[in-house]
Amino acid sequence: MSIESLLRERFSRAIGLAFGSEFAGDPMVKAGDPKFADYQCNAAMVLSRQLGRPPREVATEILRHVELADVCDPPQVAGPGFINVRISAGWLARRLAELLADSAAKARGGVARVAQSATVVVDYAGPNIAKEMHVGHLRSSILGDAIARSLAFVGHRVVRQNHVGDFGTQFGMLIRHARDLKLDTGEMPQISDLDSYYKQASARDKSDPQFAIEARQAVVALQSGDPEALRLWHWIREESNRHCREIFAQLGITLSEADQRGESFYAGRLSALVQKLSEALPFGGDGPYEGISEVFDPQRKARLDTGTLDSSCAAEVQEAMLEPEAVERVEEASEPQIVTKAFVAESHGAVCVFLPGFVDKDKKPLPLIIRKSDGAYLYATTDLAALYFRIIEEKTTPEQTAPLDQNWHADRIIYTTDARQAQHFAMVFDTIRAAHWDINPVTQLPVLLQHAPFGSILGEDGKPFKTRSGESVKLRDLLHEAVQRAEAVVEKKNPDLPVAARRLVARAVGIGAVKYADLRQDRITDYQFVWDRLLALDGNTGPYLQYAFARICSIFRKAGSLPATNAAIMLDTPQERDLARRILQFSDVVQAVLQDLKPHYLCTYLYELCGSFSAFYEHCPVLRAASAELRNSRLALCDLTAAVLKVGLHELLGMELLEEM
RNA sequence: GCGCUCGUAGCUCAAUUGGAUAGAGCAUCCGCCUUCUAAGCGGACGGUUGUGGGUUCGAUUCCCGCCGAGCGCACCA
Repeated sequence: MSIESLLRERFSRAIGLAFGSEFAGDPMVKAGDPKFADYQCNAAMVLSRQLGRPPREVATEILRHVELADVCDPPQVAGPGFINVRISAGWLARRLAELLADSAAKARGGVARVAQSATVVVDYAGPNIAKEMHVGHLRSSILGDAIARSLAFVGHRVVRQNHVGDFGTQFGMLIRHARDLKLDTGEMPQISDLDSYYKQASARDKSDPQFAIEARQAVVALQSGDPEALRLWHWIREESNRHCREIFAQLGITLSEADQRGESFYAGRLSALVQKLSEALPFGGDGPYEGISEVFDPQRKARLDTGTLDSSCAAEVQEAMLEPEAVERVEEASEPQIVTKAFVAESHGAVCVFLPGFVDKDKKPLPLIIRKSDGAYLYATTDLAALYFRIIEEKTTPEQTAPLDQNWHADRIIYTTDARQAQHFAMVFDTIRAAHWDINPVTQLPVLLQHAPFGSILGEDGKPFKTRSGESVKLRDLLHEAVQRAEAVVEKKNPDLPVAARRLVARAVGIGAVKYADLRQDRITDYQFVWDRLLALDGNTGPYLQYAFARICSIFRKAGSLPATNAAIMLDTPQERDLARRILQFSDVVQAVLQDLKPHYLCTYLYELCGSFSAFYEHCPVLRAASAELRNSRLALCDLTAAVLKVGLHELLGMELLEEM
C-alpha cells in the first residue's frame, strides 16, 4: 500500500472514532511542503465548520485517536489546524527492505496492479495517409503512447488504436489528381513522392472548382467500392503504412500492425450506422428549425412542420424593410430555435444530429453532420462508427478482435488529439450518450469517454512551428536533427566513447530529449520547441534523467554485484532519507497520472527523484562507505532508484535508458 | 458575436485540484573535482500569480466584471 493511502486510511479511521463515521469520508491527506512535513492531513479545518468547534481543537482530537506510532514520530498540529506527519526513517527503511526482497515488486518500482482490470481503448497518432508525418503528429503519438503504456502497466487491457485517415475527403483529391498523372502503380512509391502529389492535389482543389467537384465525386466512388479507386488506394496506403512504422519505431511508439484500424475499416459500417442512429434518436425534434427538412424519413414526415419558418421569415423580412426599425425587426424575425433534446434530421440535404448546447455564429442550432448532401460520409460518422465498434459490436473474426483475441466492450475510451477538436469530440460523445450507446453491454455501466486535448508546438518565435519556407516540419527531419545535435553534444562531453557507442548514445539522447520535452509539460498548454533547451544537460530534461541512470549503472559496474536482497537499509543522512521517501512515492504518482491523463506529473516526479539521487550521490559515498553494511544499504538505494527510473522513464514514458553516456 | 483554453520571477515552466512563507531550470553572481561519470552538487539574487471585485479560517486554484493571447463555431480532419 502506498504511503498516501495508508495515511488516508489511518486518519479516516481516527476521524470516525472521534466524531462518527459520517465525517470520515475524505481525510484530505496530501504530500506536504518538506519544510513542514512529509505529509499533512487538512481535515480539521473542514470538520471544524461542520462540528462548530475550533479547528486546532478538532485536530488535537483527531490526534488522540490516530494510530501512527509505527509510521512516524508523533504528528504535530500547526498553523490553523494542519496535522503534520514526518514519516520515520525506520518505517521508510522497512518498506524499502521489503521492496528489495521482493524482486517482482522491485521490478515494478513498487507499483501494484489494479484489482479490477478494465478494457481501455486509447486512440492516438492518427496520421493521414499519403502525407509524411510532421510535428503535428508528435504530441498525439508521444502522449497517447505514454498513457497507453501506463494503463497497460497497472494491468488494464489496453487496445491501442491508430485511427489512420485513409478514407476521407482528402483521398478524393488524390484519386482525381492521380488520373492526370498516369502513375505507374506497379512500382512502390516513395512517401516523399506521395507527399508532393498530395500537395499538388490540395492546391488544385483550392484553385479549380471543377477539380474540387470531381474530387468529391471520387470520394463517393471510393467509398462505394470503385475498383480503380481502390487499387490506387492500396498502392498509396501500403507505402504510407511503411512510413508510419518507420517513424514509430524510431520514436519507440508501441503501435503495431494489429493496432492499425483506419477510417477505411469502418467504411462498410457507415450507412448502417446512420440508419441505426436515426432509429435510436428522435427524428426531427420538436422544431421547426431553420433549414431542416424531413425527406430523410418519410414515415415521420408528419411530425414536422417544415418550411413555415423559412417562408414566414421571408415575409417578415419584407414587411420589416418598409419600417424604420428594419434592422431590429430582421433580427427578431430570425430568432433561433433552441434544441432541447438530441435529434436526427436532414438539413440542406445533409443528415445531421442536432444536440442541446451547440450553436453556430448566428446562434442557430449547430449540426453534427454524419452524411453529406452528396452522400459521402465524414469523420464524425467514422468516429461514431468506431465508438459503436469499440463499445457494442460483437466481434467474431480475428480481424475484428485484434489486437485482443476476445470481444472488447470497452469500459473507457481515450482520445489524444489536439485541443482544436474539443468541440467535435464533445458533440460525438453527446451523440453516443443520447443514443444510449455509451452503456457497456456486459457490465451495464456507462463507458468513460475522454478527450485528452493538448496544445500546439510553437517555434522559438512563439508562432506555430514551421520550416523557414513555411511548411510543417517533417518528423523524419526533426528526429534526424535531434540525433545529430545529440551526437555533437556527446562527442564534446565524452570524447573517449568509441564511435559505435556514441551513435547509440546520440540516438537515445536525441530522441529521448524530444519525447521528454513534450511529456514534461502540462499537455493543455502550447509549448515552445527550442533545440538548446531540449538538449540542455541540466534542468528538467531527458538527458539529465538519463545521466542519473547512467551514473547508477556505473556504480554497479564498479561494485561488481547487486546488493544482497536482504540488505538492511540505513537512512542516517538527510539525503538518504529524502531519497527513500521519494522512491516510495512512485506509485501515488502513477495513480495521479492515470487519473488526470497527465504524464507530466510523472516527469516532475522523476526529475525530483533524480535530484534527490544526485544529492545523495554527492554526499554519501557508496563504494567507499564506512562499513560493509552501509555500503550494502547504499547500493540498495541505488538499485531501487534505478528500478523506479526503469519503470518510470522507460516502461511508462517510453524513453531509452543508457548504461553509459 | 458566442464558446473553449490560457495569462505565475527577465526567459521556459511547476504548484498533488481550496492549504502554511507560490517552487524548479535557464540567465546573472558566489562556492565545490588527489574520492563511485563536474552531462554533477551547494548557495545568492529574482514575485502585488494580467486586472478589479466577490465567496471564507485560507484563493494561483472557485464565482462575476474588465484587459490581453490562442483556438473553434454546416458538409475538411
